[in-house]
Amino acid sequence: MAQIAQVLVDVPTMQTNRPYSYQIPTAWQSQVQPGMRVVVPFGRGKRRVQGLVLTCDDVTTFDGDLKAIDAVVDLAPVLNQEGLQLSAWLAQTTFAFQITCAQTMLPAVMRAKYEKILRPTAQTSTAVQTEIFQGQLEVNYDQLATTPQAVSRLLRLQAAGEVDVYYQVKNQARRKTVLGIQSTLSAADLDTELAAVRKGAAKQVALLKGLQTLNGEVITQKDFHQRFDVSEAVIRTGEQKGWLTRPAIEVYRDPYATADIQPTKPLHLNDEQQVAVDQIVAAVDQPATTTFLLEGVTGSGKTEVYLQSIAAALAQGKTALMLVPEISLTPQMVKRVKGRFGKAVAVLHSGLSSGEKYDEWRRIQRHEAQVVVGARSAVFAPLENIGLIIMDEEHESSYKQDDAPRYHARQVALWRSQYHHCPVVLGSATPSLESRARAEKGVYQRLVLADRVNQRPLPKVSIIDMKNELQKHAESNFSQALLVALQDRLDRHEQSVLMLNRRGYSSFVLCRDCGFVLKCPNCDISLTLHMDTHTMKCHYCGHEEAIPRICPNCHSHKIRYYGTGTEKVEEELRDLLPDARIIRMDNDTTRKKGAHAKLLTQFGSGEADILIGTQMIAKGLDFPNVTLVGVLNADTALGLPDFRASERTFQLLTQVSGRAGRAEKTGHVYIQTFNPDHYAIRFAQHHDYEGFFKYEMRMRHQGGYPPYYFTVQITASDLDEAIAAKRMYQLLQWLKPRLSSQTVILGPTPKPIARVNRRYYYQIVIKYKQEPQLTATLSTLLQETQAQQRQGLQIAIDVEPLHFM
DNA sequence: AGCACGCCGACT
DNA sequence: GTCGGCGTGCTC
Repeated sequence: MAQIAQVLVDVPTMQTNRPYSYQIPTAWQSQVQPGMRVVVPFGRGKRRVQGLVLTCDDVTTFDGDLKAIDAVVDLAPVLNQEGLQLSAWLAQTTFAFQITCAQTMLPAVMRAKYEKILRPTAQTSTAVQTEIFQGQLEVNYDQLATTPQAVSRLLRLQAAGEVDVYYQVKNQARRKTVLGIQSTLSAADLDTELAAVRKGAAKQVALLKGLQTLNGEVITQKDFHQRFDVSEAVIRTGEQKGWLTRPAIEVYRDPYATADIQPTKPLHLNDEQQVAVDQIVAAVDQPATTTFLLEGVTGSGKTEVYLQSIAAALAQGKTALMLVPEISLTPQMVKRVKGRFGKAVAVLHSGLSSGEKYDEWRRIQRHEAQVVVGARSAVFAPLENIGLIIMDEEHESSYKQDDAPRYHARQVALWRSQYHHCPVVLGSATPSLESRARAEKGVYQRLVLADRVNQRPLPKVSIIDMKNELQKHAESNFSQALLVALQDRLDRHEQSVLMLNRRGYSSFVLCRDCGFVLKCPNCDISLTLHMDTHTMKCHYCGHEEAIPRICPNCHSHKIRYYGTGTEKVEEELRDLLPDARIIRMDNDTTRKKGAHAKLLTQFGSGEADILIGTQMIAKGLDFPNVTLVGVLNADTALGLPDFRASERTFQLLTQVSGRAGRAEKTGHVYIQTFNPDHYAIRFAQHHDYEGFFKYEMRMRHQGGYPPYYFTVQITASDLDEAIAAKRMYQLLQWLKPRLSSQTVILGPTPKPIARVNRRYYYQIVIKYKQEPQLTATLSTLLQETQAQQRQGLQIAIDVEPLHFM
């Protein structure tokens, strides 16, 4: 019987990033298991924290008095062996604390909430009773300790034994229950009672007959009411008579309970799709793990390949995981999967409430769901016996998490596929260079869907040189050609989609007299004008202030709004095409929950002629009546100091082009740009992924960038710019002798946006091909910069960062 | 993180 | 003399 547990405590710091040994109280020795959450005392005071049991055994290397586990939170482990191993691997590869990794893998409600509470003791004087407790049995510490004086007073009272501190560790996870109905009568008793009921008591008869029908089964009161038409009052009478009990029945919060989901049948596959499905399915029960790269243009039927492969995995008694970018996890998408697999599907995405996420998670853990569809973090879904992992739109940068643990869902998917010996399918119309290059080398197996399912030609793409436009016409967001095309669609009652590349293209205010630009007081960037709230906002720290009427610098009245946000584009378009009905979709109009879906439904049902939006409209939407797609500014991303700028531009343009003409009508795409000859734009015009891949690989080779090199980014930030810079140079000196001579170190450089939230950022990028000691070196680095973290210097390591600014 | 311990300056 | 300021080290 295990007496000692190795516990990971919920204290995310470098020093506590290791297991601590705790005594398991005798009464719980058969109960406590690895993967369960516990409450343990930690530290010299009375602090109590949540912990995660890693192992249970009889020995410890710690030679001191062990403390005992205070409480066991779970009845069953929340992480199984796979989960525990995965959290350890994740911590190691992303340089994050293991407890942080474990928390990331679990539903947010499982994170403990802490409360510090004061209670009176036997020695508490009446003065303190009235002053502090005011008749209460306990009071919240934080509510009293608002000033330094109050804190020291409480500290003294505690030392004098007048008050007792107590740490409450709260589990936020709540199950939802409803009242149920359970008969307490045997079949014979029921007959007796039925015979005894007074004549004319029709409802009581109905109740008893209902209980008879149940035959001992428990159902919810609501269902009972619906099936037997017996009101709650009658049921309560029955309860008083001792005929039944009303136990609390656990129910799942189902986000799609009210959705109208029609069953869908597998579609007929074309030859290419059939080949893909056959290859994937053949790999499901192979002991070796195969990673497929499924390349298919928009409309080539990738989703059907996924669904039929999943069906085959389920038929073998296995489970399946399907990852989708957050933005394409639309209700239509969910309906399609649920329509095929029904109740076996669990959905996980950020739009769910924390309770809904918790319930979906438990359905998966209890093997009630065998198919999981979800965004990035769904890659941690507690599925067992996985037969297939699918990652759609594998090039999407939203698969990488921006803060700790900085993991890429693709890496996690590959790790889990090794664990389960199952295949992974990476699907995309425009695979990331990394994945496509691996397919080239034979690491991944390439599957290609070159034909569109209905043999429809890809849309014609026209490139409009905005340099010429500017010379011919006054400054406008719309070229003549695009306007003519828009008017033409209006006349034909067809719809258009206009995309504005948002990055670096928002409205700001500028003084025409002195050139002053209103900037954020905390960050290094100009404030953005928001007409909806009539304020200036900082997109990085959330700072907000009033729109200036006069220039704060020279007091001139000639302060004007510049730049082009979606709002301004909409305004201009309303001027140019007054008859057009326009829907705008951007961060402002979609902030409210469900607003995104609502706007899309409106557009889909023909309530508008033109949809204007940012990148978010490029993905996943499929409206048959859209025959025109316009990209207003194709090249704003191209100017960014990031080697992936071309790749992103190409992917975005290809993706948005796919929105045109998906049904009976062929589409036309207009791309407005100041760089009409840029290769990313030219290859996108001809829908030529292969051409782009080859060209871009040459560029990456010349520049020494991924996939030819691996990269690691180290960022340091401090409130004091000089300290951040100085530490970075010290770090560089420390690092240099520890890396091989082929490895390139870029920087330190201030980040392009050097100051965010009053902190100054500096970065180093390491580019390497072979560096076996790198992980160990970086771990040491983190360990050694510990003391400085205390002084306010923050150091972050990002392995294979997606953004270099 | 959060707490105790310890070492210094300005007060009842 | 002591209260309380913060720097330092530790948490099974």
